[in-house]
Amino acid sequence: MPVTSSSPATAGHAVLRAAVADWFARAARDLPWRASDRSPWGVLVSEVMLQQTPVVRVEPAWRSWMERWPEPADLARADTAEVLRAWGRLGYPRRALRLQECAAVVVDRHDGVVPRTEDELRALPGVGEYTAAAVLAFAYGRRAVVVDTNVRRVLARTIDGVALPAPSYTAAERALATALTPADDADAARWAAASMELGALVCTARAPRCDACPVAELCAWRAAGSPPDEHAGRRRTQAWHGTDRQCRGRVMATLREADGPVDRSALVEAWVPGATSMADDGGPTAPATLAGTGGPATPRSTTGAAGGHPGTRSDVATRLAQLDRAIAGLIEDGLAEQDSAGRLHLPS
DNA sequence: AACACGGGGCT
DNA sequence: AGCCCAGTGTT
Repeated sequence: MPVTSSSPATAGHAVLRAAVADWFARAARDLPWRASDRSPWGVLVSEVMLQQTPVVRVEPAWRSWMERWPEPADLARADTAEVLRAWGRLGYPRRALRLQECAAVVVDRHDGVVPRTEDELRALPGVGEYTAAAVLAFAYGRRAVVVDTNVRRVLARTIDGVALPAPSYTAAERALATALTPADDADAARWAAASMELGALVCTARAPRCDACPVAELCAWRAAGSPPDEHAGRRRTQAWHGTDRQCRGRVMATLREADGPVDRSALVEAWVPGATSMADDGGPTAPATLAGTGGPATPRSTTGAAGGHPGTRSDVATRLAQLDRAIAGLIEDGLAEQDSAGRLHLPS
């Protein structure tokens, strides 16, 4: 049956939920934010860290983070530079900034207690539709429609019969997930964890383990002969090497590793190795922009890979322009600050 | 609806 | 070299 509305759950849906729940009771991973001694704040921290970062990389970071800052008040009063250093290479460092802001809001407006309503959760920095639902379900055991990339894939396959969901989350998917969510609080919370876990461990994107799947017999995608992804050509793979994003990450890494403010020359060396010596040579390869600290004249772009030929003036100039965009962007985002001498440092 | 946003590991 | 990951905020 196609998914076009918020149709009520069918008997097939009940069988699906029961089979997945039974599988989850045996196969669930023993993750620290699922332990009986977890706190609602610990759950919130885990969910923010897990936004686009895999479990295996989050787990050690979460453990040390929670040991260092166990309560919202601890994180709220921490030095932001130390927060960003502790975030390390989890990626998307703006999440670390928002998490600290979130801690401050929880302290100031909720007496240090993670709120229990969707509206209050959604009002917290860095908490969107998914994270609010996940905290309600996993921290408070309440009914919530928890839909992450794993759940989207599980529903796309088992019910819609397609290899992968559309590139962006649709209203039809939300309606289906809502119809599928059990009415009871505890059942709904269990279904949320179980459906996510199935997508993470069995119904994986690349090489699904259908032979180990508890719902293989009722999977619409399998029944249809496991057809290929219909959106295959539409998906964009984002470039990384030589992009503005890589440059931004490199600058952040340099700032994290430094004890204090960093000279522009150190950032240039980190992004354009050898450019400093080229400038010292005073030769024709020395770009005039090397000493510039002005803001970018061009919009920030993720697709602007460095062009030109290796070692040419245009290649160096391109990368120096990228560096300027990265620095300006980091300052704008509050991830870096400039001192009176123009040196860059993490915010305090 | 479409972008911008990190980084690592696996195929 | 491509693909994927417990998404959010902005335009």
